[in-house]
Amino acid sequence: MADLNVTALARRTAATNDPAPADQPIWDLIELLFFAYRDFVSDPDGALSRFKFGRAHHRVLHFVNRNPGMMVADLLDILKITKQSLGRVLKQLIDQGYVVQKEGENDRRQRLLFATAKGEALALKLAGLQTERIARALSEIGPGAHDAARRFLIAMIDAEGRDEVMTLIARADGLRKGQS
Amino acid sequence: MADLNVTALARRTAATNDPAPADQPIWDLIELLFFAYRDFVSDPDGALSRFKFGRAHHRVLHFVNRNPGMMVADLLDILKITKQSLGRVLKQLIDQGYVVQKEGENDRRQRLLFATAKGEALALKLAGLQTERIARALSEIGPGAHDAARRFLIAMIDAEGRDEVMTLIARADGLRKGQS
DNA sequence: CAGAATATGTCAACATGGCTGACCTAAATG
DNA sequence: CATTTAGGTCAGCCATGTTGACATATTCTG
Repeated sequence: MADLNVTALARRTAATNDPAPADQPIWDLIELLFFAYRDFVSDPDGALSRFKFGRAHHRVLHFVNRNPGMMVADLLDILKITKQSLGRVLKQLIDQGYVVQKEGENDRRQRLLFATAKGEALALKLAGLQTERIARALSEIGPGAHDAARRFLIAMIDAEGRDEVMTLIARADGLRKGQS
Repeated sequence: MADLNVTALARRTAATNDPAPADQPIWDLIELLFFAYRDFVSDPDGALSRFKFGRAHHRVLHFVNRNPGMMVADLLDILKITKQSLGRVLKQLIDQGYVVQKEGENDRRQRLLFATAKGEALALKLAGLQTERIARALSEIGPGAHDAARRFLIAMIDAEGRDEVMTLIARADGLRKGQS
């Protein structure tokens, strides 16, 4: 039944692809992005509330865990928020032992960020919830789905900054632990 | 250069697909969803700020415009927020002439929602911004991209409610104006 | 018809997480 | 030594989410 709807929708949209540059709004993807993201972030939200943490904490912990030793300035650039906003949640994560700061070796002004064991555990738990949803989705679709999704999402990122994002992901993916 | 990164990333991820059920977090899609959505909503945000409106207003106006005559309860179900939260932004949209309410004909308790001409114009303008980004992304990837993206996003939605979403989109897509 | 359920609105209070602006320290750098 | 950089902090504001308690009009049901 859901399949019938999907197929019908696909036909209709493919049809409107024919004419001119089709400056019709791409309603389906606009709305699906909303719904998909709404549900995607809802998984961690539930778990976070038991820790008195919110989405902001999740984002900070996620990127710190993925990029051990990152600078505060890097985090600000990724999250695109102000240092005051970051300061609030970062302080709570530090106070409660999820994140620690270490003085930079070369530049002693830097406060390099690291997730503690406790922080890493929470980060992995949350990533696990989101991975469950993604894995289920990909398996529903079949082979090539991961690749297709990745290409689409990458293309949706601002052209500027896209390389930066790719570098970030690739670098974090390469690290996987190794700093004192 | 970006392509090299993408390819390298693809290889690595494909490799980790081999072993067991691969309970490794799917880091790339988790992060790409964050970055893609961050940029996706940033386009309308800029335009909205000139109207003293925020994302909440955008969401309400979007769905009202797409589903003329929808009930307040429908909107609450879609947005998954409380009626108090909705009431605040809806009131502003009505006061400023972007949305009107009409008593239901069959059930006079209902306050059916419609976008005014002014409201429709704004909704279309915002959808246009998002469509630009999506269209650019799809054209970068090539044929089949729209379909692949749609399948992925649909699969990411909660299993329950997924049919509801599909029905909503298909129905709105079929309407395209026609009520008094 | 009386009572229950439904659709909607509203008041009050509070939490989260953005923002601006001002100002401070310590360290690096020219 | 002067400036820049990395980071922190205080104070206040705004947008948007939440609970809980009620109020009103209308419809449905036994």
